[in-house]
Amino acid sequence: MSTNSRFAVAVHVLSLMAWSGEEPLKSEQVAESVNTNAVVIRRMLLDLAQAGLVVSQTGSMGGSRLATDPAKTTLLDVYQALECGGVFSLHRQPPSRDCPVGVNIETVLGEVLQEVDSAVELVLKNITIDDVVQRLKPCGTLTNVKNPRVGKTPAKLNGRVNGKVAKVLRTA
Amino acid sequence: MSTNSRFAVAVHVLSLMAWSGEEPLKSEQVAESVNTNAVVIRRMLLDLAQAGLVVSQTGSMGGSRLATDPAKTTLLDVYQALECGGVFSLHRQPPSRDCPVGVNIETVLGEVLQEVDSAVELVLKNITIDDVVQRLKPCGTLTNVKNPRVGKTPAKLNGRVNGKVAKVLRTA
DNA sequence: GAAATTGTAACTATAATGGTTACAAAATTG
DNA sequence: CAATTTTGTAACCATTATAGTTACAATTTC
Repeated sequence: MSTNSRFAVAVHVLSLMAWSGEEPLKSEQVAESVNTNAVVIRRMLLDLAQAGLVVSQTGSMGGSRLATDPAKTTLLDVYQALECGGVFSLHRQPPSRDCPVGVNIETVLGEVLQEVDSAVELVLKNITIDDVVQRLKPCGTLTNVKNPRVGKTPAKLNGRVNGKVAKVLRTA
Repeated sequence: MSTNSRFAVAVHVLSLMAWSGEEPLKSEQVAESVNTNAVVIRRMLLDLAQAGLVVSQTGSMGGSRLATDPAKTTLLDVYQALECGGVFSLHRQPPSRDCPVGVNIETVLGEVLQEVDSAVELVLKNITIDDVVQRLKPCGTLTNVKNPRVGKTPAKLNGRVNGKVAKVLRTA
């Protein structure tokens, strides 16, 4: 259906961060794993930060890491962070009001689409980022592979990150 | 999420035909109810015809009507006729194989997306076109409204339509 | 102050869908 | 058979969402 790989990329990004734990990842490193441009990653991180799922820090030795426990962060949280607004859409242009079908089809379809969305959300609600990471490990040559970071080892975030929650979390 | 109103339009079209019963509707009439161009409708009717949901007939007095019992045609049939290929997509470009997350994320995500798709299909499977039409009727000023057709009364299909199933159904 | 990194704007590229015009093929009508 | 109507279909442009790219100011570390 959709060209939409945003959900897949978001889960990928959060899985990377769950994997690397407290160590912040640079957008460039993440982009390399996802195989895209760093700005695309940063844009997505803004959505995830706005939803309170990640925290970022500017400056050298900066980067982003999870803001929540990956075992308590569900794929529904991720889905909602992206504000996709539902699986299907209604008509672009409103149907004819001179037709008994056209005048009411949007109401009925709205109810159906709501049912579909609820079903999707129920599935996503029961899968956590940690589940994804766990399911990642048994696949292939993974048990004896080193840390996923591509470049050098970044320093740990200093205490100020947590001290500046209002600024860094951009929870607005 | 998607700009995709194709599903909504397809349900609309089939509901119109269920409403008008055996009488074939012209693409122009349908387009007027949906508030779009007749060619858009014809393109969609090709998909629906290919899935065996409608039959069409060229020529003056031609048009399209349902090929199946609306009480046995589910929204899953409609969804599958459109070949949307799933609610979400995986990555456009394959992720890095040098990263332990990247190398396996598509496998795990594929399983998740399959779960989501199954949930969507389960919902759609339990709603028929006839259900939609029934839920249409109690809405607003509908009980005392005439036939939804916009133009003049078309003649009934003659026997040849059913006789030429192979040609008209385009079941290829 | 120099270097690194995010945040962000501005632009182009890609892909799915929708809209429009045009016309050949098929069916009906007289 | 000839005129008319309607579908089937191609060709093209428009619209929208997303992805990709370049550039640079603001922030942070050293």
